[in-house]
Amino acid sequence: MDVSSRPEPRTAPARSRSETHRRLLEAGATLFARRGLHRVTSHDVARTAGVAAGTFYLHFEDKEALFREVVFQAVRGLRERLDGVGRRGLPPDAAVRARAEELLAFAEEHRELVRVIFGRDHDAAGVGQDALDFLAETSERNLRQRDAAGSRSLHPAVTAQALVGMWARVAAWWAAAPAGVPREAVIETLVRIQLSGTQSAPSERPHRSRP
Amino acid sequence: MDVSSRPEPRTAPARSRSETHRRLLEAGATLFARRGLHRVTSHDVARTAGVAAGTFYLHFEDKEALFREVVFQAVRGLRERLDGVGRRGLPPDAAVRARAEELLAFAEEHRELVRVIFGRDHDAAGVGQDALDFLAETSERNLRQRDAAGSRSLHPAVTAQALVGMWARVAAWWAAAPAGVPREAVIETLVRIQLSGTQSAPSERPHRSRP
Amino acid sequence: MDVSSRPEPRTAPARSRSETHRRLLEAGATLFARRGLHRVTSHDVARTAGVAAGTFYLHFEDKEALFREVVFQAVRGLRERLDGVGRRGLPPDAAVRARAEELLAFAEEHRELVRVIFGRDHDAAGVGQDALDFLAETSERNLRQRDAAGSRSLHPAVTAQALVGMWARVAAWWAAAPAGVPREAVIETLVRIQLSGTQSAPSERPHRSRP
Amino acid sequence: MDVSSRPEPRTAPARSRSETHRRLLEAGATLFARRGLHRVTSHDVARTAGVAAGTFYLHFEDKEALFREVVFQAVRGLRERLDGVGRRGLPPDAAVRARAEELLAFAEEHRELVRVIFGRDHDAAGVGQDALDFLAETSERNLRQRDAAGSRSLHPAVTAQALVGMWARVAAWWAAAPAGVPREAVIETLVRIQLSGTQSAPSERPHRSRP
DNA sequence: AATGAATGAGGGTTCATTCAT
DNA sequence: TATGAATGAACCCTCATTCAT
Repeated sequence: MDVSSRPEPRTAPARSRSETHRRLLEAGATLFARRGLHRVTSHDVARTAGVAAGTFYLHFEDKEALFREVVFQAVRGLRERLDGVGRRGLPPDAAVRARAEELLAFAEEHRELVRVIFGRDHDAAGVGQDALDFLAETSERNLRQRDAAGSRSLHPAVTAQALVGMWARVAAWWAAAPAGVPREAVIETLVRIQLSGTQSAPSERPHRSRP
Repeated sequence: MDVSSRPEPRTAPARSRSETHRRLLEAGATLFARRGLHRVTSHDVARTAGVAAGTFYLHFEDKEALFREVVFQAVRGLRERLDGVGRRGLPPDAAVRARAEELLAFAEEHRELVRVIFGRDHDAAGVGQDALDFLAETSERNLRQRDAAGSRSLHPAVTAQALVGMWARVAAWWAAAPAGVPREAVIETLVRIQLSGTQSAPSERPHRSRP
Repeated sequence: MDVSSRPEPRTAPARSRSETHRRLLEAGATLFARRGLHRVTSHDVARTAGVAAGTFYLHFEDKEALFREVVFQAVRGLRERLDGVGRRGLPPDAAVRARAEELLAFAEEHRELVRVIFGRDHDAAGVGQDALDFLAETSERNLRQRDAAGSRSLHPAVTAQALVGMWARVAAWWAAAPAGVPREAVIETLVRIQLSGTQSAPSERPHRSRP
Repeated sequence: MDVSSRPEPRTAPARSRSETHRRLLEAGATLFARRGLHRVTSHDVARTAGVAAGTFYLHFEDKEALFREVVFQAVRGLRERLDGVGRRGLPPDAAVRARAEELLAFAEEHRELVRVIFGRDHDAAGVGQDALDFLAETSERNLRQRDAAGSRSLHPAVTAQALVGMWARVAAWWAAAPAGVPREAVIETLVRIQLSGTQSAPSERPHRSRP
């Protein structure tokens, strides 16, 4: 987000290539988060980055490539956090909760971008969907591993899609209106859905006793 | 002044207003499903509907208004189907399954449009998200009713968002590549997630004892 | 996505910015003088200037801005000529005549444009009026200076408006049909009106006997 | 061309032709005064008049024809008032003043329209200029009559143009900002200019005796 | 590497006018 | 006479992208 506090320029007279690249990426992140893909022009990005219009194309194939880069940079961050949870060796229930916590933390830190990628401002030419595919991949792999043993009825691919759809939607919705529901309630609900489904009433489970 | 260069209009009304409206709506549904919002022009729609370019604007405020109309027409259809399930007075588990079936049937019948609205070709200026909000409303209302009695931990709004996110993603994903996973597996998985969560836990779980 | 249908731009800069600007200005002056504001399109101007359509908007906000620029360039020229008269230190009568001469010379040199700005082809969205305001300003200032001493009854602002109205109308009328009345007669009449009013009657001046 | 002298509704069940005509004229007057010629559409006029779009063209050749009609109706009114002054047989000075009074009264009564016809909102496709020609005609005729006897130096046509230019500009300017200058001051100034020219300082006229 | 003027296809939208009913 | 749906040419303006410097 900030440009001023940069270590960088080591030798060059003008700006270094990577410095310019970074500035464009940063400008893109800021602007896309604010206005979405197609309400930002390549000139806007260049101007914000403090470079000439043509310079943009020395660093990115086209506008969508930058958008893609911005989105995936963020999403890779999310995936790493989620993967990190896996590496902690928590018991399943705790892991589910930890992942929900990471998701919400991510949504909080990238409120604007989350809205653009997963949510309503989305005019993102499928990039958001690609991002979900990306997340779903890991999820699916994890599910497969876990199910190596048993579970006939939960199809890993479907489950993965269902989970990322759920996460993305909830993250976007919550990021857009954080005031409405306390963070803890969101986490609790996500956890419960993943652990016991939506047929609430956890204790007695009345829904299972059916004639 | 300059009368000579005037175009000499050659045709006339002939069709009823509502007929024209319907044709535009139909043309829009076809084209948007095929190419998404911004790879369709208002001229395309008019041409496909067999009317003049200007006629479009006699019936719709602008291109997005038509898109919105097309999307909501479809989504209203889905909601009605889902609501219909509620009216059948089924036991909870059966209702969950019936809804999943309706969802998949809908995705099958509107394969292209589902992809555009909920999925990857989506550049829909937030219309898809509005559609999800629309679906989430009903869902949330239903959850509140059901929970009138108990359930402390499942927040209805969050749950509703989670569900529609899950449904939309799964529907879009499945509509885009129906070959991969058999319809029954998708339904089974959705049902299982909603009834028991994703923690499969193969052996002891009573919910697997079903005909 | 869709790269194939992209237009493959074929040319390049080559001309200096200011050169292009000048060409557009010149093209605008020619075309507006010939056809007035709204019978000239931005494409016409670009084509005449030998640049691409979009280039127009790199140099002018919109069509009206160019028109405005063209008009004011001319009107500034007129004002300078009129101001020049003031600087010659002529006696008042001679100054009045000199100004009338400048006005007619201007009308002769910019015959077409004068008709567009002040006259009948005018569809100029108020630009002609703004031009008159601009001229009236100086006129009013001059009148105020002169009247520092005396003159109760001639309101400077009103007088200035009256004068520019008179000039503009006479210039436009004469520019449109120069054959009708010899230049000298126009000048003589303008001078006489300003010096003695319209109550001609040369010899005895009966109109001055007023209560 | 003329509407006023029509014999009016004789039979019809629905609205009579002349009634419809009148409503259109009235709607036009209101709308044009408010927004000028090309910010009013033929649909606007029809809607305001409470008739269908097509009906407009049963009564007027095109939009400009209605505009023309509206303008000339007003200007004929002004000319009649000015002519009325001539018929009162006043002494010349008094007549000049009376005409100025009529002009200002007219400007006051038709404030909006005066601004559109003669003034800054003008985008009137030359109609305002035609209106001035119309006024100038009478003026010129009057001047010729008066000058039958003498006056070498005041060319009637030029004088007429000068006068209408002056009047129109002053009327438009004053109508646009009536607060600025009291009505009496405007009249007084117009009278003085016409009677003695702009070289103020009436009594001693020091400026004429110059070395 | 960077610059920035230029390109030009493309698209959305308006509105005067017609004419079958 | 009136209606009002339809017409379709016209026009402005944007913006992703190029390339000579």
